[in-house]
Amino acid sequence: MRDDALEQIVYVVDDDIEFSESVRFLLTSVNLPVKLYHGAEEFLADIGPETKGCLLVDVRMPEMSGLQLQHILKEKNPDLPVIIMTAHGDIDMAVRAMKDGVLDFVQKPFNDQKLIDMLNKALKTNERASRQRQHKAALHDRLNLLTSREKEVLDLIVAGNTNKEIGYHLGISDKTVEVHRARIMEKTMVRSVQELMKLVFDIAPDR
Amino acid sequence: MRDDALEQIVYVVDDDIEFSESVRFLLTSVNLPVKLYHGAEEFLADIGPETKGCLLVDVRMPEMSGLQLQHILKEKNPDLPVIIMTAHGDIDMAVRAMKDGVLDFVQKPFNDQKLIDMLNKALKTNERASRQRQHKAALHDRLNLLTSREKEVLDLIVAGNTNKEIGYHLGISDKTVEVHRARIMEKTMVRSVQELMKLVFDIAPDR
DNA sequence: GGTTTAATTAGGAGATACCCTGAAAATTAT
DNA sequence: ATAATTTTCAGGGTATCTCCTAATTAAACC
Repeated sequence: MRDDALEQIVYVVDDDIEFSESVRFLLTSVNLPVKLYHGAEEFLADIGPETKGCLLVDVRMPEMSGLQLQHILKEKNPDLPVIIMTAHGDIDMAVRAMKDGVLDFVQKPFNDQKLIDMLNKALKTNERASRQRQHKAALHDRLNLLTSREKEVLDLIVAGNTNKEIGYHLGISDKTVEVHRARIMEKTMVRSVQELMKLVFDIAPDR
Repeated sequence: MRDDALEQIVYVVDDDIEFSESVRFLLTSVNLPVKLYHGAEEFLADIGPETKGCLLVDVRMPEMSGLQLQHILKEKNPDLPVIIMTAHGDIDMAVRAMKDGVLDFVQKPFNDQKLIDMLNKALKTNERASRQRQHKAALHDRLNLLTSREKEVLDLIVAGNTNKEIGYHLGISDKTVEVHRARIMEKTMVRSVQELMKLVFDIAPDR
């Protein structure tokens, strides 16, 4: 396993080496793990969906802008909070970034304490998002143990049907439905319909 | 009933009368109902929690800023989307506003079509929020028909307990629990435990 | 004081869910 | 082709839920 899946790291992507190094110095002094990158590609190649931490990136870079990077990152690892920095940004850009789900958008230069506060907040956000995602993945895994038929039955159970109604609906005996029901409860490791409902709703809070 | 609870209105709060009038002219020409206010207090006094529409407000005003107004409005009517305008705003202000839940933050001047697009989007957002809120309120009303004891029983049902377990937990007979259960189903107008779970989870998606 | 509401308990009947054993046909995987 | 999985059906027993009637007690309301 990669170490970045266990420990939170502050990823700094900026072509301004002087700035990057000053951030590295600052974060190291407060015991925050940090990694520097000169370009977006370099960073993207180094992380995966399990990577934990947050991203501090400048909007203005040679090949890819911070906003573009954020878009790609959303696909690759939606849990990593993004803080965008700018030296000469405009309001429209800031607003667009915030709408795109950026955690923060700040102007260079900023004082050390503000940066540390922001990053700690970002890491907390990542912590939550990561937990939430793992939790959902675990639930998904449990539901994916079900066969397609069992999933059909599950939907009808969640909808509030009795075994008899489900059997009629699927054109099978209610005795068969009973078997499916038992397998569903067994595979998902729930002891009651209530727990089953919670499991389903934790994944799909809609309907 | 007030008419603003039925029809969506674009509320414009700006001390720049010339600008306001031009907005009124524009919106009227595309059949969007519009009301103008010179100050925040005037606007706040005129709306209630059932008011539908959206708010277009300048950040810079004599008595109360657009951001302050947005804060107060969140208490009074959280469903009204807010679009903040500024002539000379800075990035920090824009970011703060977005974090506070402002729908949009735009710089004056802007072209007519952009304004109309923004407002239509805001009205759609309000439409959704309003529906969602009414839906939740209706569910709340149904649950509030329950007595405190019935709510206790409800919680234990949702937790997955059987009548017998609930009775033991509350120190009462399972026969009594049976009665409570029946009343709960009757008052909330659900036909199955599944529907009951949906009702509860629609209100409190947590736990 | 009388009435209503809330909370409690009980018995019994029918429906449903839950659990077990047993088994066969259909599909899929190796 | 053989093995494993999936889907199907059934009987029987127990527990639980649902619905009915009936009744008592306590508190709140008029």
